[in-house]
Amino acid sequence: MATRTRRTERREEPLSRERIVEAAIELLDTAGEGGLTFRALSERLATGPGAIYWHVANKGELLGAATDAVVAAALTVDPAGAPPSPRDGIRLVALGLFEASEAHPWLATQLAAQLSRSPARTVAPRLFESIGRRVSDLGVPREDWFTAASALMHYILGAAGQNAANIAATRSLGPGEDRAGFLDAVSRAWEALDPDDYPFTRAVARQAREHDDRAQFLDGLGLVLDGVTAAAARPQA
Amino acid sequence: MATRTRRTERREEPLSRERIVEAAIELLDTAGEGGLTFRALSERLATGPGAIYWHVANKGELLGAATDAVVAAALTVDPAGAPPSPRDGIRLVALGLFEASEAHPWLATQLAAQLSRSPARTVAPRLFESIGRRVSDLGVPREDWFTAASALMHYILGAAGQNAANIAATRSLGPGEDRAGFLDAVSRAWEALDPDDYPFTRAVARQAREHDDRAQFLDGLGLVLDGVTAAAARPQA
DNA sequence: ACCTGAACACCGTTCAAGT
DNA sequence: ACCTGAACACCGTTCAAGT
Repeated sequence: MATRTRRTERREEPLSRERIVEAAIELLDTAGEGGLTFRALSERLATGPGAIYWHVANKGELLGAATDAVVAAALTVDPAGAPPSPRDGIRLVALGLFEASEAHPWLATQLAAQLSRSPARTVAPRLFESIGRRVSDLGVPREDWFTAASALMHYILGAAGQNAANIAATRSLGPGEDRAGFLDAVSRAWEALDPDDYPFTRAVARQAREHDDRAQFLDGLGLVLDGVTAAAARPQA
Repeated sequence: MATRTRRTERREEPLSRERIVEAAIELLDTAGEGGLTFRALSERLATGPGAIYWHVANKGELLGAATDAVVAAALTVDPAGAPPSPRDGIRLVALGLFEASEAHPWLATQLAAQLSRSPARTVAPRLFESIGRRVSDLGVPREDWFTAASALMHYILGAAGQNAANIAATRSLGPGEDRAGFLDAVSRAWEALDPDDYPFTRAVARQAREHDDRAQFLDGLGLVLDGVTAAAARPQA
């Protein structure tokens, strides 16, 4: 986000956990999950591999810190303007996460792992809190809070994860390939499926080609929100 | 599923892609994603690492084959009895996948990656077809098919992925730890959160402790299905 | 056709030694 | 307190050589 010009070296300021995490995120974004290496990282930071271990316990902790940093940034887009309705608030948080995991295709997988760590003081549970608070504002009965918030989280993480996998697959086709080309290829493959075995997938191939990722994510979120609020309106289970 | 007694060796019958995939699944299940190693695998099959490469191109292909085999098994539980309603059918398929990813915690992550491969002749798209066909049976208008089926897939994969992460986290606490102990720890951690910052998560801590994974998965699926069918009943967007 | 096993390049992590 | 860089054990993958 900040303006930077360096490429590989950046001497002067000493190593710090912050700089390491920042470099790790860049590496993850440009080279993928397999590209984050203590050697590549130390080269980028102009030091040796061992130096990093003074600031960070191991690779797992580094991935956790990178995930936290990115999610924290994604959750801080909001504040200005009038507070949105609960529904719009959820939409905003969800879209923020979706876009973050578009820019950082490794995010969704890491987040899923992160959410289940018991020491809940990382950023991941803040996401759950952020969704959940608006679920309660939506008028969902208290005994359904956990289920409703969980369902929304699952949808969001599932969609973000799928989108990230698509992006990774697009990239793996070669540097020249773009999203439209990838969708076109998928759509064509679907149209070539056996009509007896895959009638639905074939029927939907055209929609797959023409759909807009973000819009479709929000449409799907709308369906889940409809289900959640329908349950809120109903008297009792 | 079949009865077996061997531990590490099983000479006699020659190496085959099938036996390799079977051993890979066992390794994945017992030792986790990091436990699948060409060396561990070849030891288990009483051969050298190189032998495996005659039957399988590389590790990615091996993971893909393992995923396919497990999903195929999960999708074949159904046939007997009267054909269920579309809604029950989706529930059945979803629960099959949820349970499969409970037995194979590595499944959800792999499946997400698998679904975006363009050569769509693997088992993964069959899952999409299986869900989608019942979505159309549900009376969802044609132009919403893709969105509705995608939303269901995202929820299912997100929930399965989260569940798998929880299982992995439980195991990592030590071999003696069980699900109840893990939930208890998470719940306790949530209750210890700051009341100002985490009112919702705290309020929901007790439900988190007492919930049943499978039941909550189906409840959440019910919410999404409600949203999907509500859209079906509505006239036009 | 199928398997062996040494070898290559690379990985995460450690640690004595430096400043 | 912080960093260096060689070293260890391990990984995926290749390939000449065997049967």
